[in-house]
Amino acid sequence: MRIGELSAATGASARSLRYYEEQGLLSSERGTGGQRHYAPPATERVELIRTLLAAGLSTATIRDVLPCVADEAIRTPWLAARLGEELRRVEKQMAELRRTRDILAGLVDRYAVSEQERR
Amino acid sequence: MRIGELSAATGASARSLRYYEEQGLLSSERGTGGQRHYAPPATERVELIRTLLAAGLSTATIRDVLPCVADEAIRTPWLAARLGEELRRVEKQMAELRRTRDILAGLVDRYAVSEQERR
DNA sequence: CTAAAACTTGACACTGATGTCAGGGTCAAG
DNA sequence: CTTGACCCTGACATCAGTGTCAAGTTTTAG
Repeated sequence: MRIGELSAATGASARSLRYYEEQGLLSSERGTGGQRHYAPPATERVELIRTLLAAGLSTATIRDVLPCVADEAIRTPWLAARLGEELRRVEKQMAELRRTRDILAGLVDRYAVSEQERR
Repeated sequence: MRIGELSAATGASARSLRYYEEQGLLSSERGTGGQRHYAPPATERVELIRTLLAAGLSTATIRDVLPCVADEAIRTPWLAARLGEELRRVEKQMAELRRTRDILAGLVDRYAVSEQERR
């Protein structure tokens, strides 16, 4: 699979795929001419990366959490802490989002009421 | 209340407060020397602004949603749509965050298991 | 009155993921 | 071999909120 196909398959631009690689999130084999080739599982990897990005994790964090390279054993204990930390961050963010949703929902309600009063 | 006090009261930097004003989110009275003065309700307003910002609304959106100026009547019908739109956006974001949380929680679990197996 | 603390505007820097452009190389079909 | 589609690297642009610095003014305390 070349970069254009992976891009089409995942919705990530070629630019982004190269960036993910530059950041150590994604790897590729290079053909004779220096072009990138991807194995099929790359598709799911990219999708996971995008999910985590969309949830506000930075590429640096994703790099830590999804070790591309195989030195997993070394940092495993630290990884656990990191994961827990991120989990807490995400849950905190969810709580904030809930607050905002309630505020917005309140505004919507208030509007609906005044709209009704108008009749 | 001057800008330093409002800053201390809300945790927003003076720089940010000026920026909010520049963006039409916050208003102030100017004294003789041109310095900003705020009425007490400004504190809550700033807190609301920060909540919405933290939830990912842009200043432009906040400006629409919290009309500073009193032309509320004119855009009310449009405002309802805007609010609903933002509400949907926030709910979608929450769903994404839930997915991420589950992924992270899954990773944490997996780690915990392999940690246990190690003993 | 004077010095320090607080304020003013304006400008530039940063972050992080992505877009976009330039100039050049590679690959596959005719 | 040639052409057009695809790919390469490198660089600069973007957005939005905030930090920070500079040079100057205002307020407040002594």
